[in-house]
Amino acid sequence: MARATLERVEAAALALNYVPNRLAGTLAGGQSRQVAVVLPSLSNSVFADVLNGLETQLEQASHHPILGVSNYDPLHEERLVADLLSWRPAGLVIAPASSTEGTRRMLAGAGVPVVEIMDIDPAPIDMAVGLSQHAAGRAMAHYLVGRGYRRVAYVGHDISTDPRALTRKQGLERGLSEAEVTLTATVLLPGPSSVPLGREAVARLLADVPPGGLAVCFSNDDMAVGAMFHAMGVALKVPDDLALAGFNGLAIGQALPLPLTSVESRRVEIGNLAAKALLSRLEGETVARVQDVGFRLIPGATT
Amino acid sequence: MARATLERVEAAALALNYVPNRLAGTLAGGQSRQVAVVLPSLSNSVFADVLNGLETQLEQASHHPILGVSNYDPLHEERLVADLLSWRPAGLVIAPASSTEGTRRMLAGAGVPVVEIMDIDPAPIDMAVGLSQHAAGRAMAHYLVGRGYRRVAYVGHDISTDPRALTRKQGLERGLSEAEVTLTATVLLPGPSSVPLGREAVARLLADVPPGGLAVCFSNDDMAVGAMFHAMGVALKVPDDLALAGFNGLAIGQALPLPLTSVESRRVEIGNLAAKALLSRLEGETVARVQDVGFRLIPGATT
DNA sequence: CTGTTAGCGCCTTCAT
DNA sequence: ATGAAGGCGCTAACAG
Repeated sequence: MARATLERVEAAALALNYVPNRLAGTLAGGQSRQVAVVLPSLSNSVFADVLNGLETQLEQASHHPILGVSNYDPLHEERLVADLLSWRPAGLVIAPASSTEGTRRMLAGAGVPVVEIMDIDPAPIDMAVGLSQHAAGRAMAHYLVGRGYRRVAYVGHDISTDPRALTRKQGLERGLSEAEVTLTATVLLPGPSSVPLGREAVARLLADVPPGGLAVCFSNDDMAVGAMFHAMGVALKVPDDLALAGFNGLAIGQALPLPLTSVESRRVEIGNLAAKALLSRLEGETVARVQDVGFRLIPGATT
Repeated sequence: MARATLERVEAAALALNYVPNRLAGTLAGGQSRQVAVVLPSLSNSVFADVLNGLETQLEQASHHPILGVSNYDPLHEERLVADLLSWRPAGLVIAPASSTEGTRRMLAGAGVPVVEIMDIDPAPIDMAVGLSQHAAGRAMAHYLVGRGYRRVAYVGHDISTDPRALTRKQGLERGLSEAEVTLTATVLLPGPSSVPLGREAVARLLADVPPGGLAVCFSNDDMAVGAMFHAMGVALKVPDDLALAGFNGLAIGQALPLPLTSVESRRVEIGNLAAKALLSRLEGETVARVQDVGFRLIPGATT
């Protein structure tokens, strides 16, 4: 085509708001440029951060996430995976919610790169990006024991559905047992992790268990912040009467007058790396099956 | 087809993990079942909530969001809209970031339902779901004036890029001016709204402006929470020395020992309604051009 | 009601 | 280089 003609076509395209049809393009054999993303929740800011990281990297390569939220329901998750796969995405990123056998089969047979995120303890179907939740829990135990705590309680949101929170708790118990300490008490409340839930849960805990040298580990920082507010309300001294430790290293915990002891989990980085792993793989490059972003214990002023 | 054959086909489909190809289906004339979603940010929990509401409703109708995050950059937003539209979604939901003329043209000419969310003050291109940000700001002014405050300062994140925060501030000033009060001071810090940013911003404010009967309005609750932590740190009494008011009615603000004065913004509901409006429209029903979810002033203990 | 056929808009291959 | 043709996997509109 002549140069002038080309320009006229482009001008016309602009004027008519022409956008190429990627459905057709992809169907005809092109790369999809859509990436399925399955998350267990969006009410926990943890996954909003991960999604943020994912989206940022994907977009750099003109890819876009198609989103599904499973609500920690395995059957829901299975339906989602099937639904999203029907769009023939270039790849799939999933933070699994105790997946069914069917889900695993679909992922294994999807014929596109699959990245499991958040936990690297289980063997990955294809690739995994995250941290060892078990090691993180264990590290917290060692830290608390090292600080001299012998009475440790656990407070969490509904753990039966959140495999990673469960793994962390197991890591914690494992680490404690290595110092011959067992959990003094466990309080689990249904519903997603949140500030008000933590506040309520710690109130219940203290109804049964006296403070005084007690350290409480929470499933998430927002829960621990709720506990901190409760302590302020009833004039309990933190950490002398009651020590508090969270998980995830959220900004809110670190902004407290007493910075919260926690474990930094690098969520945006997980999103970034997961997207990069996927994109590299699409470029034909070889990518490590497991990428450990690590974690860092944040020794705060609450323990 | 015979019943038995049908069953054999279905069994085979299951065994082979067959998933129909929706690209082909849509290209051949079916409804797309993908909805483009353009948000300005994911680091603010406000949009995570909206997305949560959207996803929930869309999924009920087997629709899925394709996500784009503009980072409050109008040109970025324009590219995103073009990109997402190239997937021929069934509709588009956008929380605009001071959109360009080009963006508006594409939206107007997209040929699919478009829902603008969060603010209902500007005239909608197609449909709008949200609240009057101006009225919300004004209501806060009236409330503060009614409580006897005559010295009011404003502290926000970078407002030049966030049209809704700007509109709220204008509403606030308007409301104050109706009582012949003008803003004592304004502190704007770059970067997304966050707890640490609020903490820093209020510290700067107090370097210039003496507390003592001063009320500070924040662009978002997380900023106000940061200010609260600062006040605790320097032993300033809230609300006597320093009164604080946020915006959005986030859980964190309400869980403080002193519940934060704020304006509830019903973000999940906005997501829900936006999705429903879009889906109804796709069903051929008539939908109100503008849906006001309203807001509610939360009189807390910090003012 | 079942079975066939013509595209949807693009990419890829092959011929010119 | 440029152009024509085939087909991606479906849906819809038709014919039987």
